Amino acid sequence: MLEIGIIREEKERVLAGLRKKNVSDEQLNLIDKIISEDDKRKSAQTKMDLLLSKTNKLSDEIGNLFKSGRAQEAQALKSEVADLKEEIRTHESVLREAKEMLDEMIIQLPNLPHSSVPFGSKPEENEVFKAWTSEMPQLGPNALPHWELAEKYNLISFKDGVTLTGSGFPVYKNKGARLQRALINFFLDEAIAAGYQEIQPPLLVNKETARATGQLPDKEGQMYYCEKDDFYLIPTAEVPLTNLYRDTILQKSDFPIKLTGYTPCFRREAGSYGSDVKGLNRLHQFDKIEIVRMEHPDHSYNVLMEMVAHVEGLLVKLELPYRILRLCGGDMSFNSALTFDFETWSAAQEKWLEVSSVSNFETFQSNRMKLRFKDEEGKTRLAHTLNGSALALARIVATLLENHQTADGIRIPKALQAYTGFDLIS
RNA sequence: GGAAGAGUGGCAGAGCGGUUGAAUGCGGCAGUCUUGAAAACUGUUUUAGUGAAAGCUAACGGGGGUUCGAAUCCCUCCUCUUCCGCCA
Repeated sequence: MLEIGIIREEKERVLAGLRKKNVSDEQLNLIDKIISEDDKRKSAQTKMDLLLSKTNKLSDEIGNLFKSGRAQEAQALKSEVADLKEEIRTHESVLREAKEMLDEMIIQLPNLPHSSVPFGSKPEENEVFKAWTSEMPQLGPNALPHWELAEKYNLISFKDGVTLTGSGFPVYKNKGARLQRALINFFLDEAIAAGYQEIQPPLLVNKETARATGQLPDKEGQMYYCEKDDFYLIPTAEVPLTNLYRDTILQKSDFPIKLTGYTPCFRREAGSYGSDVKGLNRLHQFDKIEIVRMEHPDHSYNVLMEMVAHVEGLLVKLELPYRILRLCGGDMSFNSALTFDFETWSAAQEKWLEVSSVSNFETFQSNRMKLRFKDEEGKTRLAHTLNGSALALARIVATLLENHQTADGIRIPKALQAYTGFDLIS
């Protein structure tokens, strides 16, 4: 969430940023409401502190009076304290209400976009940061979409998934399963080679964790929820990995913090039925390797580009046609200040599929999470958090199958062969 | 799931109704001494709100209560340890 200090002190910049993100007028109007609510909070706090201070002093006196045996005087003071407490209670409730209101309002505001974010409201207005300039793979006349390839080579059963669970839960089999496992290991090894620390987190998290990375309250309906235990199934490893540093104060020497983890990701995808759900395009459960960074604000944008380069390297090694987009204000996620999306070409569907999203959240998550560090002058400041998929499996599998299909079968890219143990699916 | 015990600062560990935001030790930081280092000694060392600052306020697992006053008493929830049960 946005920092209240910035909302107060740089109101115009905040408004400009929010406009770039195409927020509603209603949300823009929140800014003034927030500032006046915060004034209310401050004045209630000040008044209450003053009264508490008085009460504390009186209590000391009462103690002393009792000790010196002057019980009558003590009794008189007691009634005075009783009055004060009455007053304190009213300020207390004002304060609590103001805090709740503030929280509720601030949480509705998305992050401010970085200055390099293009204006725009639709996906078409995203900037092609790096286009694919090489040849597109030329598929033969009998080229198939990945769901047919999956069936033809007995790699994935969508039907069995429906039997076991429902749509969007595919069952991987044989070389399909082996390919999944190979990709997971490949991506993890690449991340480790790049200096990331491997983490195996829980797949279920509590409310507090889901809130800290911003999944709650705004994405509540997108997560699977275990009511009996009040746990959420993670929609991405970002949630547990980032939360590892919730409520901590880092030393400057702790940077850089580089985490990676493989997890299945669970998404209800409520409201997205109908389009783009064929095959592996959109699933309720898919595998993903995530990279997460906690960084000094001075370096976070360099780190973002470093992460972009890492993800790009993976796609190159998988020999897949890809492009990189810089998302426009309206297409960016709620939390992000700058996002690069990676898309690979689905040769048979003839469209680009998003396989990675790499973002800098600046202090948006760390503010909610209270992730701070001690700067050069010993001052406590919020750290920057970043994350990216490196990489999301299902769509990678889809484009891998489609792009590398030949008359003889599906060719496995060289970099992956050591992991699969075979070089052709036939 | 049942029983008992425990949760205090970076760590260890006192305090169990009043000047204790918290003894003491370790660690960290700064300094004295030293050619340098170690040792020793001195000082310093939580976070948050508010304020220009001094200061004031809050926090001893979370929440609530008793009291003029709570780290200390009561209730409740959570977590950990040990024992029992169940189980990959």
